[in-house]
Amino acid sequence: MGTNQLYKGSLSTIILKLLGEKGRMYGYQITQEVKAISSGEYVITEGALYPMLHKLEAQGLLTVEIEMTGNRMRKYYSITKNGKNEVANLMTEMESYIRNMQSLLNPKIELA
Amino acid sequence: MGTNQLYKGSLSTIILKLLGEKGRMYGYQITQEVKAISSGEYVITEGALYPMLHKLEAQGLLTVEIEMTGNRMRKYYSITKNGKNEVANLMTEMESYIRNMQSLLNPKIELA
DNA sequence: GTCAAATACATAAGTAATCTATGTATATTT
DNA sequence: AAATATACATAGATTACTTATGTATTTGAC
Repeated sequence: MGTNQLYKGSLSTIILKLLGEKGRMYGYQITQEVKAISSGEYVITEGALYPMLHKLEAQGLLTVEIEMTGNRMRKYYSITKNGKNEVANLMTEMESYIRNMQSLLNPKIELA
Repeated sequence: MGTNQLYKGSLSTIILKLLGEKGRMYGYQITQEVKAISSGEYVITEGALYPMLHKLEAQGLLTVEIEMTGNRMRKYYSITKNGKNEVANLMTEMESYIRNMQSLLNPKIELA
């Protein structure tokens, strides 16, 4: 996450939204995808990613399937029905947050 | 802040930007202004606000003047030159964050 | 062909921003 | 007169994250 604290709180939203759109993905793939889309600005650390995936699974928002690619394990995650409900709520919160930040931070036009 | 974790990390940016635009403000006034602009969605708690103001002052980004209104104390904060440099950096980070979130969360148009 | 980097998972300990709770005191509204 | 709003403050708990460490396989560079 670099020195930028702003991404704090958005990890679950990103994971669930990505899985809702792309279908199943495995952890490492998520980190690479997010890094690419954000032009390298948001690097999800493993210490943040894996505990969050476990948490979302424990909450019933994701399901997991373990597969082997040669001798290497991959854990593919998919979004559940509850996960889809939750991601809708999280998206509403994110949109609200961005709207409020733009109101707070954009120089406002003074009304006559 | 309610249940919404997204505001975490944006408090210093908001305070500095507000003071950069509005000139001097006191703590309680900042909370009311932010609550109003965000339609009541972002309520800055006192336990977050006052330590942050002290921190920004200690970092030389704000200066403070104590005034009395009747018998009641107010601590008016103003942004310093260093504060103006810092707020420019923080704004760049915020713009980058919002841009990246929009890339990550908006349904992307598939290129042919 | 071997050595570094990338891939792929995981957890433990520490950090820091925040919330909750508490405290003090004055001013305003009901 | 009592409740609410104004205005400051701090201590302790929470929690999302970072840093550090661990294991193991695969790929790429030289």
